[in-house]
Amino acid sequence: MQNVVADIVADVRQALQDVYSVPCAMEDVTVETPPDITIGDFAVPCFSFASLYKMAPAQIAHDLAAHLCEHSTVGVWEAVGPYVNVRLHPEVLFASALRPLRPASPTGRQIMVEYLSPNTNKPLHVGHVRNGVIGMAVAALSAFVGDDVVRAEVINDRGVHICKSMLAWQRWGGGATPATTGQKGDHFVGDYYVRFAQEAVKDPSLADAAQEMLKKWEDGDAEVRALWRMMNTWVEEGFRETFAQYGFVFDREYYESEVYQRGKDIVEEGVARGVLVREDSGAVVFPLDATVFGVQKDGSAKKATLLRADGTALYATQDLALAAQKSADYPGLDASVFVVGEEQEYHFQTMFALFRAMGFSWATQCYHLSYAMVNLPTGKMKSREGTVVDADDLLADVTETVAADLRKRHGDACDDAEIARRAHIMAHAAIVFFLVKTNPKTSITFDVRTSVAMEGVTGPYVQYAYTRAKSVLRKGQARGAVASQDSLARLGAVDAERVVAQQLIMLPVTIARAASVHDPSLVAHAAFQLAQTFHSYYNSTPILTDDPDVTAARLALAEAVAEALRTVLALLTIDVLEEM
RNA sequence: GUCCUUGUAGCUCAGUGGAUAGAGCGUUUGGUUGCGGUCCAAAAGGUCGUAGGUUCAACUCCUACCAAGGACACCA
Repeated sequence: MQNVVADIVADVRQALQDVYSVPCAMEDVTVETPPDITIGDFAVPCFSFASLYKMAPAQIAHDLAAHLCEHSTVGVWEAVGPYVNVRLHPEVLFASALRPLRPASPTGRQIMVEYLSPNTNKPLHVGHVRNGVIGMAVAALSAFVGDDVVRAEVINDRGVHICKSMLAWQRWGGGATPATTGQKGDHFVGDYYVRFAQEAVKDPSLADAAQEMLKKWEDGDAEVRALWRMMNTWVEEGFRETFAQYGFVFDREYYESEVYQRGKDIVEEGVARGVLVREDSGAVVFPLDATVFGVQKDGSAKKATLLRADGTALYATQDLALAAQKSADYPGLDASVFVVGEEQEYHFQTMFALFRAMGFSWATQCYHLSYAMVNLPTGKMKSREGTVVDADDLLADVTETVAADLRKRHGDACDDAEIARRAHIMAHAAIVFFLVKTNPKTSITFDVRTSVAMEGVTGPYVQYAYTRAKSVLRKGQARGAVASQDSLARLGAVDAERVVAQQLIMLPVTIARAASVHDPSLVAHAAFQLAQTFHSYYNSTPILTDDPDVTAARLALAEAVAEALRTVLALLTIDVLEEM
């Protein structure tokens, strides 16, 4: 049996056809949940039918309810004002709720999700983590609805900012390495980046020295290149550790240093094809469509520069080269999502226009998933000034807090390794859930003391619902009670039970919507809501009862909730725990 | 100056034009380990930034304004 929402839509369309002899489009029938379960399990608003049938919504609802009560087999229908509400037969409601939540069959569409893309001059901070969790979740959502997803990372491993840490290390490093200091590589290098900023305030000539080093790097100076390779390796090793800790995975990694040279060739190709224009100064620009981008203050056309007058490459040059490389690597690519901060919205608009002009197959399906900043109560995070919440420190701190609590709670029942494992999974859940539960467009003020909570709308709260369900299932098994779908008709007398089912049924609808609008926060909210509903049900209704049929059915419901929570949390890169 | 985003309870945030605007935190009160309390139940708390408009119906759409953040070619 398919999801009952589809059955409701089908029955309503059939009823409209039968009663008014005029068909109605599938998308005109929406199924929603009534404000209160006592009104019904699901509701169909009749407003959209009014214009089609030239009748008042309430009249249509009345006619529909009368007809559906006779002809629909899913439940009992009732018109309330402009709504038709249905109270489903228990076996229909719960059979639908117990259908496992599974990924859709392949769509044949290939989509790239590019996210995180760090600079190799400093460690990752909580802003990067927000980018990472959004990227991972968006990729997982696309995969869940059947797309072939490529998770891509661009490592920004060249540029003057990289040279700054290199220069600082040369001057003040004294030959120290991550190995000799016992420091994580990215932190080690990041300290020199901060050091450079401090010294540059006192000695302005340092900025020139960094530029000079960049020139040497571009000329292929052996010594500079060797230093660059060594320090980048340190940073990357550090990043890899952080990625593993947070669960960030990439199917393809691009290095800026590898693509940036090819950028100039692509630019020449663009000039030859007339897409790009070489100006008198020698700079190459992309003229922007005035109807989309407007004009400059002086009335002249806007443009984006792809190559400086002196022939050197820009950020945009690399983006173009990267786009060409992606097209070469994935000839069947249909769409591309870029998870990048909101400050780059204009840049991506111009790039997307350029990609279309260059004729990349996926260019018409580009989406800049722009997310707002993570700020601190004291203001913006600034790496150069060291005012950041470091990704590694954050996870370590929260993990330690959770571990201390677990030790108190479980004492001797758990060994240290198990405590550490659980603490990591819970701390990770708390951080990730906090960052993903807010709409990406909303800027977050991150206060370590209050943001990473364990109660309320949090990852651990949702995890706990899973753990509770699994615990009851274990306890039931010990008593010889096993989940079974044989007596589903025995469920539904308790309203809380119906709400649980209702939420389970709506879950795939929410996931599909979240995937289509690239918004993982919708999934986080659905997960929380299901957990909350289950907690409430759990407290109000005994699952293990004296009646074996009722117990078996309730266990089946609990199992479905647990599995649904596990699946949905996995979309957010969050793990569950059998015990916590 | 132009464009984009945001503005909902003390705080942090939900809210596909439609039923009584919802959660969490905090506050007050009750449940005190029962199927594990990182839980549940209840109370208090709202001119949905302001003013117009469209609509049978506006937190939702449109216009203007106010406030915050961001962007506006040779930075990334």
